[in-house]
Amino acid sequence: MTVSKTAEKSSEKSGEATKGRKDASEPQGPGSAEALQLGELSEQLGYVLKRAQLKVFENFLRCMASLQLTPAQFSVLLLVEKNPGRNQTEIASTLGILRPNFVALLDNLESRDLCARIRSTNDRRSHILMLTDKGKAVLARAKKLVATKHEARLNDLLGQANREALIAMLSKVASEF
Amino acid sequence: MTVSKTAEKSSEKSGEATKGRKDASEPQGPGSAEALQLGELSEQLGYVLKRAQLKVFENFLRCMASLQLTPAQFSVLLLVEKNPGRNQTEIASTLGILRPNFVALLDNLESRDLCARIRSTNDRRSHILMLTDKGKAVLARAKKLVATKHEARLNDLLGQANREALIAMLSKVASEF
DNA sequence: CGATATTTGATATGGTCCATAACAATTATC
DNA sequence: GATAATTGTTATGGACCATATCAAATATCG
Repeated sequence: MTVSKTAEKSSEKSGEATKGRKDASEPQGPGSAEALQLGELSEQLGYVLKRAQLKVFENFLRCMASLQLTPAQFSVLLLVEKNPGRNQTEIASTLGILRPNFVALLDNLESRDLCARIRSTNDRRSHILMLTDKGKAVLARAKKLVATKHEARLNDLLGQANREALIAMLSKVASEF
Repeated sequence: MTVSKTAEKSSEKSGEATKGRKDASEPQGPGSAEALQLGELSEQLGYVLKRAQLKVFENFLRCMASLQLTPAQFSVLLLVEKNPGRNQTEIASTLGILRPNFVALLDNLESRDLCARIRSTNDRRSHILMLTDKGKAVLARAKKLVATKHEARLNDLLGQANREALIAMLSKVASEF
């Protein structure tokens, strides 16, 4: 039984019916707002990808509310920790962030004393990036929060094996699509 | 965040060494300006989700270049075709689009004669949405392009079974995460 | 009935993210 | 040493998202 695929083409305007008729021949929910049919949409890769991404980011922000870290900020801290001594261009481009847009992001992290810009002695044009002690501490706490409150949720939802399979497939899509 | 589609420029920086890097042992690409270590980033759900989504959207736009349809526009056409006679609020909210932002989107589709707003006789506040003949034709061509040039690419990359598993997991994440 | 509240489409507006151009300082190249 | 390229930065515009607000139409309720 397909919910309410009533109207075909011009089902609405033909009748002279003034009003008052609402075609009540469907098992409806409570308020009866008649849910729409998603149809092929629910099979569209881009559609489901985008919605999943929004949900995940939303959850990430909630998990990190106490640390006030966005996904982008978290990724910068992770990358700088793993690659200390790199300059802004290197970190930004690895994350797919354009250099101009990376400035404000770094300004934020630096103003919170999580990350430091250090003039390179080799090339005085560039700024070497490093985590401050506070930055390292915050990142450690962030990792713990992400692992226990965020990524763990995926296990609860999909199971360990499926979680890994999902990440692997997404990585493949991200790099080879 | 993180991620944009700008290609890496891989500034040739022929190794030499202004300073000792501890790059341990990683298979590097050719030019290799010392690729950074992604580390835990490549395991982060949000990170890989976002990158995959950008790649997929980018590919979608390329596939639809001849029809000039964005993912959002395509989803509107699909939903209106499947649910003719619904009003703007119903279509927009189903897609997670806020009513104010839906107006310009519809203005565009209507100006291209793909979709029509029709004043409802039952409720003269609302606009009933329907596809025009041209809209139906364009959508049919769009579906074909998406199937052959876009979704098919997933099969080539993951295989039929994995493709379906990926979509299913993403749907689950989108609705239950 | 009529006063009030609600809904619908629309406008205006602000925020965030993304992309390009341009600039000063520094370095590389020839 | 003149010119080109790179680095961080600013300025700016576009796309997308969110809120407040409005007029018209409808619903609700005394």
